[in-house]
Amino acid sequence: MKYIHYMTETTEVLDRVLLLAHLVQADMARFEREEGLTSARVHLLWVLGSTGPSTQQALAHALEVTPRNVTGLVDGLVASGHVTREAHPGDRRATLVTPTPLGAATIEGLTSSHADLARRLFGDVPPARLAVFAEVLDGTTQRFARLMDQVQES
Amino acid sequence: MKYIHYMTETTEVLDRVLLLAHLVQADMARFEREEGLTSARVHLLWVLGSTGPSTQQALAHALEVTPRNVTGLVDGLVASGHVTREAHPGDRRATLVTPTPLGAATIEGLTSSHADLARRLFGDVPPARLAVFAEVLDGTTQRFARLMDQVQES
DNA sequence: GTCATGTAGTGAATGTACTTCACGATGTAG
DNA sequence: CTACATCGTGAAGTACATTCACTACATGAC
Repeated sequence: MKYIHYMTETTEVLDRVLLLAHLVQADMARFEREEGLTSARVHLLWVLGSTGPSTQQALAHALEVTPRNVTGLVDGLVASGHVTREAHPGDRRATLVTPTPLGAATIEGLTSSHADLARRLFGDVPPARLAVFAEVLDGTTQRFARLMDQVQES
Repeated sequence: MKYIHYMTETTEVLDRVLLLAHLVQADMARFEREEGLTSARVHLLWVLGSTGPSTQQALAHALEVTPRNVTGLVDGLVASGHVTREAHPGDRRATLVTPTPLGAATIEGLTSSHADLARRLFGDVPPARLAVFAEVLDGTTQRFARLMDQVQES
C-alpha cells in the first residue's frame, strides 16, 4: 500500500451532508405538522417571506414548478387563511399573492425557528473551524454549479 | 460595535448545506429521468442495494413510509422489470423483494454515479480541510440527534 | 391441537403534489 | 387593430402517500 491513509472518503462526506439535510428536513416536517401545513405550502410561504407579495408566475419560477401547480398551492393557502389573492396594480391578468396576518405570523415562526436551528447546530463550533467548513461548502457548491452547466451543454 | 466580526453567520451556513443538498437532489432527478424512474422507486432500489433482498415491512421501515405505500412502489418496480417478489423461506406471509438483473444494474449505476459525484465534489479539497469539514459535519449531526431526542420526550 | 393474538401484504377510498394541454382574458409591439 | 406573448385556471391524468378494513399466515398459551 502506497499510503497509510487516514483519509476521509469523499462518499462518506457526501453521505453525511445528505444525512444532515435529511434531519433538517425532518425537523421541518415537525413544524409543518404543528402548523397543519404541507411542505409545498410552507415552501411557498417561505419564498413569499423572502420576496414579498408575488405573482404566481414569480412563485412558480422560484419554486421550480409549473404555474398551474402554484394555482393549487395558493388555493390551499387561501382556504387555510394564510394568503390572499390581491389585484396586481398595472397588470389585470396577474394576482399578487399576499400573506394575511396569519400567514405573516407563520413566516415569522418559520424564519425564527430556522435561525434557531442554525444557531443550535453551528453555534458551538469554534469560529475558525466553522469558517473552514463554510469555505469548503462554498467551494463545493460552486464546483457543483460548474459541473451542472457542463451536463447542460451536452 | 463590540466585535469587528468577520464572522460566519450560522444561518448562512445552514442555508449552504441545504443548497448543496438541493443541488445533489437535482442531480439525482437527472439520473431518475434517464432511467425512467421516480425518486421514490430509486430510493427503494437504493435501500435494496444496501440491504439485499428485503421484506416489504423492512423496506417500509427503512424508507419511513407505510407498508401499504411500499406495495405500490414495488408494484411499479415489478412492472418496469427492476425487482421481483420472491417467496420468503420460512414465512409464507412475507415476500422478498429482489432485484432483477436490470434492477441490479440500476443499483450499480446509482452507486457508481453517487461515488463519482462525491469524488468530483470533494476530491480536490485538501485532506486537512476536508477532515475539518467532516468533523464539523459529524459533530453537528450528533448534536442534532440529541436535540431531536429532547423534542421527542416533551 | 386449538384458540387468541399479532404480523405481512393488499383492496378501497382519499388527499396532496405535480404534470400537460387547452382556453379565456389581458398586455404589448408593429 | 392585429398578431403575439403572458397570467391564471379548468380538465384530465400520474405518482406518492395516508388510513381503514380484511385475508393469510405465524406463534405462544393452554
